[in-house]
Amino acid sequence: MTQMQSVTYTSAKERDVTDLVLEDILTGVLPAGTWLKQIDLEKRYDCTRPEVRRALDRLSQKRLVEHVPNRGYHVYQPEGRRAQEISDIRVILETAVADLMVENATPESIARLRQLAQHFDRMTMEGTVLEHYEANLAFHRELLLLAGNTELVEVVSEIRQRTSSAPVSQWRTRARVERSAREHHMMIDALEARDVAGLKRLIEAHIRQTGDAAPTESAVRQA
Amino acid sequence: MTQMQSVTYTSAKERDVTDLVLEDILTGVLPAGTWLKQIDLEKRYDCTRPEVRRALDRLSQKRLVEHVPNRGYHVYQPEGRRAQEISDIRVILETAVADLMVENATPESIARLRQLAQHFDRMTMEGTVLEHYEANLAFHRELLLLAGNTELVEVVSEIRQRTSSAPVSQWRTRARVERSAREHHMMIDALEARDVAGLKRLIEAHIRQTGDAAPTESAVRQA
DNA sequence: GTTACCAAAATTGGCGCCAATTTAGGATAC
DNA sequence: GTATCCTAAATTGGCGCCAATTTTGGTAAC
Repeated sequence: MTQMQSVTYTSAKERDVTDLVLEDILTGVLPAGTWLKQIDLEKRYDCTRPEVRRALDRLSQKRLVEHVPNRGYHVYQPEGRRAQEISDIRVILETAVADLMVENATPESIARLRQLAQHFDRMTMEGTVLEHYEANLAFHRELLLLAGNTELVEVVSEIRQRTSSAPVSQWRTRARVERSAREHHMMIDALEARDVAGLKRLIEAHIRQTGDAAPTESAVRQA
Repeated sequence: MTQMQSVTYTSAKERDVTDLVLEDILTGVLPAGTWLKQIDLEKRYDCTRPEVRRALDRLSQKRLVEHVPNRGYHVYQPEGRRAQEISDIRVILETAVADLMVENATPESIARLRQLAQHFDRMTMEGTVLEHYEANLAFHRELLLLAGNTELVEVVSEIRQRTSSAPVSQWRTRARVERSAREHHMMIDALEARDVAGLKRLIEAHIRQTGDAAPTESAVRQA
């Protein structure tokens, strides 16, 4: 039982086509509205027709692309209303467990979060769009994981993907990205200070991307 | 608005195989742990191999069945921990919008809810397991819809399915079903009385299936 | 010049076959 | 009598072909 077979990525292909397409949608390589022709994808990702169709079917189940019978699949255009509703759901879920996150936070987990926040900062400059996006995901996953509900982490990850092209369009300005980075550190500060109310406010402002994340006293004390 | 066109099932086949399998899992025809052999499903639902495989792939994406490479698919066994976590998420989401539901409730929507609650009561006696299950779903959909967030309705529907075999096992006793029915009416009462706190308590007790749904004064007043 | 119709090219989508892997049963050796 | 190995049956899963539908471009008629 040498246990070596699970991580033998041949060269680059190994990964599922679904993830490849998903990444290209999330990073904006395939913008909203694009028609995803099966032949093009076949050549682009060097895979077979059934693989392409499985990927498209999965993505349409996730509501990332829309399927029009006998016409094909195109990248979903998230309208304003739906995006708003998804934000509302995220705010409800992530603020609801703020007290649990504070409760379960340990010095080790806080250190891990600081590391992830710093990794996000680094990727702002040095990383690709995808690496940056994934660094953000990793931070929020770790933060949510503190609530102790692994299923919740999955649900939030799923609904977060539904805003799809949002990351690219929302992060186009450097100012916006830098504020996101600062907010990450402020959230950790609030967590360390056990300031539940402040943490909730920060999470809501971070998701809504509104500026009014007035830091509480305890959060300021940390800085 | 004759509203008749949506129910034109040609004979029985018309609908997607995925839904057929889903129903059989939810109603307990295919119990947790069952291995879903492709040939069997092919014959059972009178469809082709690719259709079966697409259905199985979709259901495994929804985490209703588990896929073991080169072994096949089997109905997922929802362990206690996961079921608990899913309940927690539902409680968070559905109680969080209780105030919105009260705010948006109109005499018409309340009347519609009463009708759906009564339909559930009727299906307890006269309906099949599936009809009963769907009557429950319809009631909760209509109730959640009051919050004005259609995306939320979808998300809750999705995560509700993840408890899969739960409906059958939880509703095996008549006492349990009857209490569910009563709780439906109590929720409408609380809604009509604009008793947000009472509604939240009822929703939580209903989801958790705990007995302590002590009715508030305003809810009692209605009865 | 514009519109309508027809035909050809392209694209989607259904279906079945065959290779690879696994499982079960039987036979043989200990 | 039991355990192990080998063979055969069954099941999964990858792949390609062909029919059905749509789109586009051209032509002809008004």
